[in-house]
Amino acid sequence: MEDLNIVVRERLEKAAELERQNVALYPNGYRVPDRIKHLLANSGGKKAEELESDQRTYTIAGRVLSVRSFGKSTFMHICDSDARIQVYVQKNLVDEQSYSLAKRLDIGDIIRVSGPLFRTKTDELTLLVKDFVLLTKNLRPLPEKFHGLKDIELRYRQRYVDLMVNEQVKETFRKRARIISCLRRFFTERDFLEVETPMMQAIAGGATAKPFKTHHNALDMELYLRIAPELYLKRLLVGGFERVFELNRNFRNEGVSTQHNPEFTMLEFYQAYATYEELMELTEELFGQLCMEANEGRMSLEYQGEVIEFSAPWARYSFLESLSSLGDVPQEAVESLEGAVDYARSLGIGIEHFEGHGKLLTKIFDLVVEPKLIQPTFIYQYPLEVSPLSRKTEKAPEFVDRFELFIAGREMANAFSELNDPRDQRERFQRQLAAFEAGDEEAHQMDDDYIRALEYGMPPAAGEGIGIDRLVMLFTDSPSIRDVILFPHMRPEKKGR
RNA sequence: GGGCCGUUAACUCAGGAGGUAGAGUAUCUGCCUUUUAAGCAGAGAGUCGCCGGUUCGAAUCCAGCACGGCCCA
Repeated sequence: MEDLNIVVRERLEKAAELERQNVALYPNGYRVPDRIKHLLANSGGKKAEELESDQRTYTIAGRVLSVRSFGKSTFMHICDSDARIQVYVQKNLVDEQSYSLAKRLDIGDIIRVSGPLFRTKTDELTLLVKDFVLLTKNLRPLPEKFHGLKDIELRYRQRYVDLMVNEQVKETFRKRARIISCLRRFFTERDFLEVETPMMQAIAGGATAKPFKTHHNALDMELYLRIAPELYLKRLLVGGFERVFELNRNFRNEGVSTQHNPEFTMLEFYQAYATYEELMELTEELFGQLCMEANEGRMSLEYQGEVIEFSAPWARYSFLESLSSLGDVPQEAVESLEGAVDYARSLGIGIEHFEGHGKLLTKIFDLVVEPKLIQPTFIYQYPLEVSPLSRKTEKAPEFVDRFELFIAGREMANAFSELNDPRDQRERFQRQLAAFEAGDEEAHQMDDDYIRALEYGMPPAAGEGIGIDRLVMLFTDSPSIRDVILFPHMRPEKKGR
């Protein structure tokens, strides 16, 4: 790739010059026994005199982030995986060649340094360099030291640079890792088995969404990237695993926004002999633990200026109740299709001819109720029409035993008692098929093997899905989903920078 | 998909009554042995996103396009 940037050209020339002087630019095999965070933890509290009497030599490596160079001495900050420390090179303490190399180091180089610790005049813990090696030569200038890398497009496209210079970014992704291991621990402790089911599926089922299509050459067949693992996880319940979970990527062929990335991470778990009511309690417990994990043991957090309280029990409203009492939706809209059509129109909601009363009510809900659900709130008993895989409510068969959890005005979880009557399931698929034929591209496809599995008998069970990216946004106070995905989807760049 | 906004040096940003572009950081040169946004002196660095139009003249005005951001659907 051609790059006429003057700094890059100068760096290349400098690199060639160093090589002529037999300085290896990318050497390998140097051991690095110490980590900066351990130095800070063990010696961060020690006074100057204590450090002076302990002349132990430490060896660390990291990227040079800043340089303050004088005629015969140089201060640098270097940064490894988790921390930064100042190092000090003085001309009369290293050999001639090393000092001249030190003077020519660039911000962005990766070096290894060895020596004892001391405190400077300003009392900063500093490594006094007795020996150093250039490990990796940098050829591109790092962003400005004071403002860092601000350009959002560049931050996402060149996340490696973002990670180098914006400390907060590393912290967000460390927190993401902690949240995910907390999830694994939570379910593993409760005897759930972690499994992996197909990401490429001949029938993209388990949710209503448009899938990505791909092609298997050898088998010459169309495949879809999965939109949900649900139907495979329930096949495992049939097979006899009574508690399973999967933590992995789903793919939905939709627009991108601050809330949507085409590939996103989802947790789904299924528990035999449980009901959706039990999962509400489990969910309260889970989010409480996650909040404490992410927020130093506290049960509340601030998200974009709103304080959110996770102590149980959380508010619960039935779906219809929430429309009237939280959304002020008129009674005739709640009770009749005609009323719903009129009301939806008055809100400016687009209506498709294949959409029934239940579907319209969920569209109204999304507009008038969802944004108001700031504190954790369960909404339960959803319309049958929008829930082709959930168990019917026994006393109200137009509804299903399902809940969704909302926090900060967003859907965070979706759960239901599972439909395990294969006859009912076949009928539901057939209704979806009719909707598809009427033009609903997101309608669920028929899955004959799944019906066959149910015919063998799936134990009564409840299952739940939690969108992990949104969860991490919440716990890291991130306004955009792209802040919690290392490499969010972007259109291709025109030309290299 | 619609509306609004942005795109100027490697980075962060000024500028804009239309008259060939500025700062700080970074880079290069010199001085400097406890600095930390080190300092001082000097230098280099830009098809002002792309493509058209208006004009004697466009980074600036107008149209289109690309990429990005925010809001809406």
